Order: sequence, then C-alpha cells, then structure tokens
Amino acid sequence: MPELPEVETVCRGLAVVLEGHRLAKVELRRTGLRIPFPPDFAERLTGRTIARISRRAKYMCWHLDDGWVVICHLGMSGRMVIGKDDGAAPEKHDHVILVTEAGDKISFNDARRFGLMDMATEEGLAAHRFFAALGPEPLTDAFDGKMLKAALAGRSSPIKPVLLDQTLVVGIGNIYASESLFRAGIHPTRPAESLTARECSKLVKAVKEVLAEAIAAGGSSLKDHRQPSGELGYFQHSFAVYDREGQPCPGCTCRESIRRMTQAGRSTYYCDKRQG
DNA sequence: CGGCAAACCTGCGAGC
DNA sequence: TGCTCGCAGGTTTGCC
Repeated sequence: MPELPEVETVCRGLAVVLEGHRLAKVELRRTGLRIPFPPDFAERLTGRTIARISRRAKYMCWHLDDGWVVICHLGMSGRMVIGKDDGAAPEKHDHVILVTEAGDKISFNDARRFGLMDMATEEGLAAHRFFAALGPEPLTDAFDGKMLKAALAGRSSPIKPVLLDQTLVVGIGNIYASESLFRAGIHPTRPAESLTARECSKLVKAVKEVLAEAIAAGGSSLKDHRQPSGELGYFQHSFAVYDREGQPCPGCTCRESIRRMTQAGRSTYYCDKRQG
C-alpha cells in the first residue's frame, strides 16, 4: 500500500483510533523489520498518548506526548489493520500489535518485512537519517516546474526512474510514476535533462493531479472497507496504464495498446503513441 | 556524483 | 499436485 496516497490514507485512518489515545499494550513479535526496533521500543511506547499523526514522504510520524516521534514505513507489503482487542490470535506476519486504552487494536502486518519502525526526537526529526536527504513534498508549492527543470539538469537517465528518486521529489512510486507520465504525455524513456520547461510544468501538474485524485479515492474506499474488516490501506483504483499491458490506451483515440517495459529493474507502463 | 543491479523478504499466479 | 520462474506498490548498498 505504499506510495504517498496510500500512506496518507493510512495516516488518516490511524488518526481516528490513535490521535488523543493512550497506548495500553505494545507487543513486538520479532526483533525488527528492515532495521531492528529501537532499544526498549515497546516499553517506551506503552503508556504514551499519541498527540498527532503526520506524514513526510512515505513515512508516517506518530508524535507522542513525551517529545518522541515514532517513524513508520510500510515498505512494499506493510498494512495497518484496525480491529478490537478481542483476544483473537495474531495473523501471520503481524509484527507489531498496539492496543489503546479505548480497546482498539492496530496490527502492523508486513509479509515481506521491507517496512520499518524507528524513533526520533521532535527536534531531531528533520535531521534523522531517513529524512535528511528527502526532496520536497509533491503537493506543496515547493514542487513546481521551475524546480523540476533545475533538478533534472545533468541527468541523462530516462525520466521515469528519475521520478522515483526521493531526493528529487518524494512520494512518487512505481505506479504513480507511470500514471503521471501518461497524463503528461511524456515518454518514459526520454532523458530527464531533455524535458523542456513546458514539459516540466506539465509533468508537475500531472503528478499533483494524480496524487490528489488517488488520495481522494483512498478516502472514499477506506470508508466502506472499514466497516467489515477494519482494514486500512486497501485501495481500489482504476489506473490508466499501470498493470494494463495489452489493454487499449484510455482517453484518446490512438487505438494503441498499453505496453510494458523494464527500466532500472522495475516495470513501466505507457502508450507509445500518446507519449510519443 | 550518476546510474544500475543486487539485496533484503514472502506470496502468488503462470507455465510445465 | 507440485515444482520453478518471474513478478510485486520501496529503499539501501555496492560496484562501475
């Protein structure tokens, strides 16, 4: 569930059960995920109230009432499952289980264990090793055509893998890189530095639109999915190109099929004609 | 520094 | 049925 819109959706869902709530029980079911959990992690969380939840890039930040911040990344397969503390046995790959004083249970389930949890102080957050090198948030005014044009200078790589570089701009993952380029009509193999100022502006606009629409859709699908299972981060989209190899190109009359190629080891989906 | 493959893990579907 | 292979929404590391 892990690009910016999904993380944003998970944050919003978690806020409902966590913000303003005290953690009564914290269970670690292994010693770490991608990195080890911080020393005494469970003890340091237990009894703390979560004042606020925020997001930076694809990281969640749980701001505690004692000046510490829990940093959480979902990796590729991480999910936050919300339920009740009903004594049910943990699911496979439930690595961290939190129970609030209100009786809500939040399980961090991550089959591939590319996710992580860490801690930083409020003051040390921006300088934390995960955050220090990050680029601007894509949905802020700091990300505009001019900034993108400057950032692409001297980069001869194809634009698509460059969009995944979180030091350039954060939050774009493999799905939304393809979707944004399609919307902007820019071919994924174009050398990044070859994009004109006009194309940079177009691409920025496309990225912002795609991410904003995905967040909006996540909000609505979250709402009905939550009733039965309480699961967060589930996302139902209709993608224009992603995972649509061989299907007709949507939204234009070019009659081409969506193609798939591999760039820097990851799948890219595109329409050769529309993104000519 | 830029760029790329490999590595970290498990699960699933396709093909034999 | 069972095996192997390739692929999966991310990030880091190590090598050229």
